[in-house]
Amino acid sequence: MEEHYHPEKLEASLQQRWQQEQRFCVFADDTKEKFYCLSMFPYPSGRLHMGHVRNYTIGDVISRYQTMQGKNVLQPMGWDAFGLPAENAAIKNKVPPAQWTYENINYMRTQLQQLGYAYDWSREIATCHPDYYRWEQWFFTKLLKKGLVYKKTAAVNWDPIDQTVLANEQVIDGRGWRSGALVERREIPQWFIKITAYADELLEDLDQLEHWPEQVKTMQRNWIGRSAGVELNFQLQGRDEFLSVYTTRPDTLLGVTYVAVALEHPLATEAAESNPELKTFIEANCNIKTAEAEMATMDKKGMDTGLLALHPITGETVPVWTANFVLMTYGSGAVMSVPAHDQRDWEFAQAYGLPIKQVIKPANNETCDLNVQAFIEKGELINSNEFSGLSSAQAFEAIADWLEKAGKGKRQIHYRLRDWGVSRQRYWGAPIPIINCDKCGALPVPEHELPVVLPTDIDFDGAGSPLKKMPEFYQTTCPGCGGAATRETDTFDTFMESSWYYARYASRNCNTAMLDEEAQYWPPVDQYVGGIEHAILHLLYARFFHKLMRDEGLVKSDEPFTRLLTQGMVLKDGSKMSKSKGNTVDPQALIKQYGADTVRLFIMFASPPEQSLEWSDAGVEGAHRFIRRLWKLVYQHVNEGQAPILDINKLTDKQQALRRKTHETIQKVSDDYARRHTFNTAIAAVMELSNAIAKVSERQEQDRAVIQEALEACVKLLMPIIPHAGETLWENLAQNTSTLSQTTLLRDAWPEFDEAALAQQSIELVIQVNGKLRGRINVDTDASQESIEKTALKEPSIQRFLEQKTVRKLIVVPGRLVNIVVS
RNA sequence: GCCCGGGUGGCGAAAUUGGUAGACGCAAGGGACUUAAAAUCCCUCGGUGGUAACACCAUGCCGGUUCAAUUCCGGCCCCGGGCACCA
Repeated sequence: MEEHYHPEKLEASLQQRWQQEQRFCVFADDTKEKFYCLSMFPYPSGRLHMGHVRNYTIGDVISRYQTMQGKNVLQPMGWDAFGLPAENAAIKNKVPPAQWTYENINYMRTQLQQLGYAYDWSREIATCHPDYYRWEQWFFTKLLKKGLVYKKTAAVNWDPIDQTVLANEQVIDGRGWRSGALVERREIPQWFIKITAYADELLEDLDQLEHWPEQVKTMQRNWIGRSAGVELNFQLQGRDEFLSVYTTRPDTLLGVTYVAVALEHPLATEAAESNPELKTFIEANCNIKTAEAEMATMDKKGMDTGLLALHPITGETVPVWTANFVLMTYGSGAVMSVPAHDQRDWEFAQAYGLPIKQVIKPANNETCDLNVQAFIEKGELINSNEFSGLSSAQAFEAIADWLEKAGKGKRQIHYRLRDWGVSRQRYWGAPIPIINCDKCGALPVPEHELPVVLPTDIDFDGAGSPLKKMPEFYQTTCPGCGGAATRETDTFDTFMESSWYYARYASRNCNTAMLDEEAQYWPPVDQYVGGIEHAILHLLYARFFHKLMRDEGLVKSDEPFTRLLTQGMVLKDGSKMSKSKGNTVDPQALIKQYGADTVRLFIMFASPPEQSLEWSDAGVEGAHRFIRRLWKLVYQHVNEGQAPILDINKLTDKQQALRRKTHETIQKVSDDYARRHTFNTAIAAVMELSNAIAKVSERQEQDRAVIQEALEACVKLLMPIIPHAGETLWENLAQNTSTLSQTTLLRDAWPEFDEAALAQQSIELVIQVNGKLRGRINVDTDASQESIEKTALKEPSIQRFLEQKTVRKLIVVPGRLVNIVVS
């Protein structure tokens, strides 16, 4: 074997060998347990960044570990290729989005290959390819026919100078990022998929995802936001019209002192016609960005419309206000306001001098001061006519019953979740397969005409979608009446593509269906790995899409991702690595300098995968140093000649101790890989073992046998993390012994620990006095509690803590410590 | 603003079920080898006091539960992720 570690030569030749052997190209095989390991595919932005390297290294380590468990492991890779950055690059560099995207893909593919990831490249997907998105278009037309798709108007950010719709990201302080123009809020017709029809199932099925992080499930539960409440009507005074509002707190109904409607509400518009001041107010305040954070943090403003509504129970009049925090697109565009028991309503009432009427008092005789803040807890009803004296819970039912009986309201389940708007007024996306006909309306493109191919030979100037200027694209005939019709020029939200790619990987190059029979073998994904930033949107849409495909008979399972690992961000100097901050580290330069294994080792060692990772150039150096040290240990050992046969009956205490360390390490590292996913502590444990090997000064026959076993463990346990160095070292070690069985020596077999090697005669216990560490004792492993107590009390080093004290209590924690409580 | 995380030495972190705080690594300091440097190897390394033995303090802050709290509970501060058109 080579004396020195030369990663550049070694990695290139191994990667070539893996490719020639097609080692990671897998097929459905019912004789083996399958394991589908997936990392979130990258957006081809140009070059890999450290976040990618971290994500894909974690996924690769898990894949290779599972392979060593004897499973049939699929690990595919592809490209989330549609999206906004390609359009921005097109404007900036005058390169068509398709060309820019495919060039990036080609470059990034070679980068991934240099990192030695065990991908089945025969399944590679680029979502911008018609072979991929045609099935998405096909599926959308299926959903349309099922009634799961509908069209309605929704707000967008409109840049009046660039004449284009802006993403939230492109609106900075209310202005277009390029033009600087004040952005307008515009309502335009868009397509929606009814995710709310699956809200309950998406909520309930979270309970079966036992291998998902609790925090992700909590976030999704809160996002779906199921609530039980009452929808009720306020009649407008002097009219046969009603304002419908939803509340989760009908117990506070008698405390309503005003109702509020959205600025765009027809009632507000109507009132503004005869009230110039109101008209000015509405115009001045309706330009709100569409982002929720914006809504929640803006100043709450409103104005009286002059209209009055009748309280459904008391019949008393309450004023109708219009307010900027009420959204026309959520619910009915109207809310009831209870300033005494809702903090936002309280602040609004304080600001505008509206009455605050207390109808709930704290149940446990506590006090509340409505001059300071609203009382939002549940409690006991007061000032509420016949409902006074009831608890909030009783009043909920009583008032709901009353309203239902009177025909003025009904109980209702409500979700915070809104239907999924999939229309984007952009060029670089999958065309929405719809044809608009003046006579027949919006019709799906017939199946035999799919795909609707996105033209890539275009002139992209950023002023709106080029598709709108291409009659050869949009002019078509109506599939209904055969007359002239117009194609939809909007494209799909890119979350559409990323919602089903995991299933498509399983249908290798299938061009006759969305999914083929192999998609019955691999999905669901056994392990999904990706950034925590996708905890809600991507993961919720993908879960939804999976259920849609299930109901279309395309997949069998209820959920797409059995286990989820959400990796933390890569930071440098405490903040996220990004081009704008100028604190990026180029993976390419590091691979060139140290090799892929070093980069992989550092990234897995620096912190556990779910935590953020602080980048350190010196730490990379340290990882490289460790591989060199391990290499040297193997080289020296191999250089001394064949390792002798291990005879466990002939071992000295020292040899036994090293052998115990080896097997303790195998046990610990196996648990770290399989259960805890704490690869940092797994690596630390192997480092400890290698330090122990290096400390062995004797080279007697059995020393060399024990060292052979220890080195084999080190190399095997690190194989998933440093596959190039690992495979090379393993080959040298395997040729260096005839001791072990063929199974142990198989390249892809994970080592097993020997229970007998773990046995110990005596163990060290810590002695505490009043919880403070005061001494240590050695006791036999099988020592009785009494004898441990006796030994502890006799221990000289703790005597002075017991003088003139009485022992009150003795606590013995087996295998750990003795705590002597004295006073 | 709302939802979800996180906060431990000079730094990244460890402590897995409430049981020895700081494993492992980085940086730093000292030493060996070398003509020299690099590389490698050895030693020291949370703070304060002490010649030392040792003692006290210490896991963002304040309080609680417990024989025992980085871990559990309550309140607060700071940092990060998400908020539906970035992906």
